[in-house]
Amino acid sequence: MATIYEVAKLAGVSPATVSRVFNGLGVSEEKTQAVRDAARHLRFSPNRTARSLRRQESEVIALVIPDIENPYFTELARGVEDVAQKAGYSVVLCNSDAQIEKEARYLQIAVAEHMAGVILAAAADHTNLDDLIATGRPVVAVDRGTGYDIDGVVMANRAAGTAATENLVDAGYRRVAFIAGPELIETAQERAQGWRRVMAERLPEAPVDELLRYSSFQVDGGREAMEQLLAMPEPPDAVVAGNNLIGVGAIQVLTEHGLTPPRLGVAVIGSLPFTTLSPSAVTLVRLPARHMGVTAAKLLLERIGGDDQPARTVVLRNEVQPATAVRAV
Amino acid sequence: MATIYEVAKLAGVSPATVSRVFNGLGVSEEKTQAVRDAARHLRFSPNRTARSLRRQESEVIALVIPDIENPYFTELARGVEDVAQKAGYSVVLCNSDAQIEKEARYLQIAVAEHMAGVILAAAADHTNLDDLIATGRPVVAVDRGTGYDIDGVVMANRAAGTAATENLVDAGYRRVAFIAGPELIETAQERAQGWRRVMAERLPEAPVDELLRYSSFQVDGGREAMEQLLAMPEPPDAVVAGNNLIGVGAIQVLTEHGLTPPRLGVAVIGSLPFTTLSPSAVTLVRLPARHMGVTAAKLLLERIGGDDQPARTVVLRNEVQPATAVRAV
DNA sequence: GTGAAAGCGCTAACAC
DNA sequence: GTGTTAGCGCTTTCAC
Repeated sequence: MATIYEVAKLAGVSPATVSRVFNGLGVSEEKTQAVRDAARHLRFSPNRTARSLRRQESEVIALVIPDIENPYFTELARGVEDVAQKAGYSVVLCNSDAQIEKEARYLQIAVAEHMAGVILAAAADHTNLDDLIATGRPVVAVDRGTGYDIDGVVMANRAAGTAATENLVDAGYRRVAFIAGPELIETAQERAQGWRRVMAERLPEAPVDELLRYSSFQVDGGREAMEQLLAMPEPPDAVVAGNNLIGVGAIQVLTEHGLTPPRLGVAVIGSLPFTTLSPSAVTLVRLPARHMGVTAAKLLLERIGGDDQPARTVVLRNEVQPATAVRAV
Repeated sequence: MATIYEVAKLAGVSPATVSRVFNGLGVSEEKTQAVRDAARHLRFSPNRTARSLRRQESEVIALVIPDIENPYFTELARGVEDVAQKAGYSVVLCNSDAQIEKEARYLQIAVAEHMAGVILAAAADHTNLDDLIATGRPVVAVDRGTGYDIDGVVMANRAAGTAATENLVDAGYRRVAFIAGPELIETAQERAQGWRRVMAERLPEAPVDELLRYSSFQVDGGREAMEQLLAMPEPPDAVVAGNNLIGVGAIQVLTEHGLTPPRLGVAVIGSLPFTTLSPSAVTLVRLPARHMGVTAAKLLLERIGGDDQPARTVVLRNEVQPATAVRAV
């Protein structure tokens, strides 16, 4: 690969001038042209590694997510990528697999590679960001908080839990269970709180402690919890799934038991992009994952650009898509 | 961040020795210990940018895929990441969105960042890899060929098309349609060829030209093609979906028309990880996407390690999971 | 507006 | 086994 020196020589200017041309700084018309011609001739493109070393910052953003196979996070990634790309940044997608050790490794790499910033969907409750923040690298939290005073974009989780539950209660269901996700994860807790509030208000006689189940945020977690719920002496007549994959698992089990929604009412917090279900059978509380990515990327780019205002948290509204089918009574 | 010089000073050795310790080269026991202690003290971690500049190679692999939201590709990514991570490499996931321009940009970045190698699921028929290959960077093609003489990992696409179709014919279906995907994409063509062969042998009277539809490799593509097929004067009694998303779209439309499989037979080339369908209703020709990623990453690491043998192409076998439910006659 | 030159942090010759 | 040193390709003062 050609270097700036070769381009300079061919164009009859100094290396500094070549650099200026490629960074849009003040260079005379004619020299600019000469440099561009020479560069094209030599198929020169600036060595980003050298640039990063010198500038102490690379044009790369790290996006750390706990599950690359969950469409929710790939949709988020999609949003981040779209914005980042337009601003000239590339995105390194780091899959922490919900393990804090893997996450820590990636965060360390982000520092060691002088990445411009990090968008983090934390693997667990308390991720240690001391090192990262100490370097001054901007970090934006998405989906989940971090306990640090940094920018964040989150869903209206409590409202989502409330909306999902209310929808089922309005439809006439009386024993509404909730499969929450991991007990230690903030989003799961908050969504469960929304459910709990509606239950307390509208169905005070229901045994909430039995109707609340924790699980993983995976299809299998949803399956297991749903099986347990169906095995209860008095099973629920409806269920709220705490995220998309739990929803998939729960619906799978219901289908296997011949209880396809809306025979048993189902509301899912999240979207089911690849489901083959009739869209009217299930209530969806859609979470704008792509928008979350877009917003987070914008916040991060502002910080990278030197924005210095106090930390902001953006809460994204969700959109309820009610099931229109009613159960046969 | 501390540098190698500060560590050297604190440990009472030269910078070169510090470097050697961190690269596992021959250093005496005691100095090694001194360096490690000093490094820990200063929370030193080597600056990867500087290392990359000096070595002319970074510990980053680019994975370029056409659709980050397709579970097939995230599963592939998962496989790549698992292998890469263990070998100390990070993976930059680049979403080309099936656009050759975006793809070209990412490939250029891969060069400019001195990435160690590229795993490419080509966006379209003929991607230009001249520059990339000229730099000597190893490239492994996945899922689709590139027209270059490089390592590759592909699915047994023709066999997948054959298996899917035979399964439906064996089940008694007589008008088996095929929704192929984009006409210009190799995998779509090959799978269609498999279908065509079975049709010619087993159902020679069927109007194959009407029963073959091209579409995008997206849910919407599957939907549109399925609608068209159902609108035919003599609609098919079964359909093979050329990839997972087409399958989702087709099944959605069928469900909406009250033709849930197996009333109309469905075979999908690919897996449906997030579907809520009963597993017995649809024949799946599973494509080992994760395994493809693992294999590609291993091949790439071998090349990065200096392996110089002629280009290899690995063809991955698929696994048929037949529908067990039969249609009511 | 332009050039000369230092230096980002590391590695790899080379000398001892 | 270990230290000295040059240099990877770029950006950025500092002069002019």
